[in-house]
Amino acid sequence: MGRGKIAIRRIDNTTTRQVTFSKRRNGLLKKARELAILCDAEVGLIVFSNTDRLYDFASTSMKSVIERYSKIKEDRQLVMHSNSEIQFWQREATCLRQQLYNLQENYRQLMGDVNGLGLKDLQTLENQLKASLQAIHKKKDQILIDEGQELIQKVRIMDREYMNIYKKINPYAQENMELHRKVDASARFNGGFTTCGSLSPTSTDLELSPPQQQTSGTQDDVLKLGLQLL
Amino acid sequence: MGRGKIAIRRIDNTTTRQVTFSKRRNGLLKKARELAILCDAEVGLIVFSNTDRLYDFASTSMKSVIERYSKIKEDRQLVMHSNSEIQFWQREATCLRQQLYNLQENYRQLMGDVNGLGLKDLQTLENQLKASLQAIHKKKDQILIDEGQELIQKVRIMDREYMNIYKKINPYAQENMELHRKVDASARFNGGFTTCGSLSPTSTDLELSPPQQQTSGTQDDVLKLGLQLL
DNA sequence: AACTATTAATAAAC
DNA sequence: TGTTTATTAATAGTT
Repeated sequence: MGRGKIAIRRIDNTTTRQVTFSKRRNGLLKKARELAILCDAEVGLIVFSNTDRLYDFASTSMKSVIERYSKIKEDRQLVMHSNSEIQFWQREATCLRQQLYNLQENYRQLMGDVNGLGLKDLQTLENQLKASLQAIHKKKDQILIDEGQELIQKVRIMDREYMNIYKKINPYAQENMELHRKVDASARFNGGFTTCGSLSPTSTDLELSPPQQQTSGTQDDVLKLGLQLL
Repeated sequence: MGRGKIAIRRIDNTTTRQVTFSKRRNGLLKKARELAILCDAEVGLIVFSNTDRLYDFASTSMKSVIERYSKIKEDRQLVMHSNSEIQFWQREATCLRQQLYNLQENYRQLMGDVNGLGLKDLQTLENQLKASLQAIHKKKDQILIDEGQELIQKVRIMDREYMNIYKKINPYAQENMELHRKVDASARFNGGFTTCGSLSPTSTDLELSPPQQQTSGTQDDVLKLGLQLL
């Protein structure tokens, strides 16, 4: 479409090339616009000249076109994000960094780095630390008490088992007890001169000493036990 | 360029519009390619049809075209960022959030929230807190000592000023001293029976008592002073 | 999708 | 760059 046909290859003559660029560029932009209007299409056209100059057309907005394009291509390679999105993350990072810094400041003070603090701050800090120590002591006591209670439970269970074993391997003890009871009953029937406790089986006539009923200890005892475990 | 001229406005007939879209779209893509080749230009063309179908052409790569475009436009409004860039910031935020969480955990423990801690952890924490308290006490003492020293300095300065004032408003004291010296000298010359200290001016004959040389107090005194100031 | 009359684009020259 | 003009290319409407 000109005075002569030209081959589609790079035009060597610089002037000719620039003239052609100018003409065809305008034609391309015009046709892009026409296509968008005639056919209700979204069109984006970007052209960089030889000399780095930018010419562009977008039927809606280039941002919109590029984002729509990116969305379709995102599964592959090119994902573009808007300015606002990256700004959001940058702000998020800055905010977090600030929080971290502030917390580190307080943390260092609690860890004993008290440089630059005045008397009032030191006093506040001291009160806080003392309160924390109290909380720790309370918690420690609680743990020791709980552990003690658990131990007591275990001892009770073992005690019961011990009693069972004792009964199984010491039928004589049972018999002994029965006999004692009978003797006691007849004695009471015949006059009843006995002393309290004399009828219970003693450990002297048994290989296994009979288990004694365990009672829960005081908290002090439990604490002593726990501290030994520590 | 057809059997008749058409106005550049949306084509109402759907079929006609789609046919025209197909023809003109091909023409546009062809012309975009030709421009890129003939004039050595970087061209990117994106077209979305009415029916959301994508057609595109890029002389180099669409990524390259868009990035070049974004770079030029970044001072204005549209800045596009690559996937990797936003990922970097997201990772940064995640990392900071994690650090913050960990620090908060430790911080809460130092502040006395000891739930879920075992005896060993509690003991470690207690030792730490005690160390911090020691650091606080040391720092407090240091501040009080420093403040005390400063006070002593001030007192010394005031003392000197006081002495100056004393000298100015009590020329009699000077004269008195001179006279005493002369008397002393003649007495010594005449036999020399004097007692030490009897020649110094006494406060009884002066409205202002003569200032005494201040000496720095002990640290205990300083501490007491500081504690009162607290 | 192919045809073709017609318009539009543009190469070369100014 | 802008105009002009001869010529080619694109395409609207038709088949």
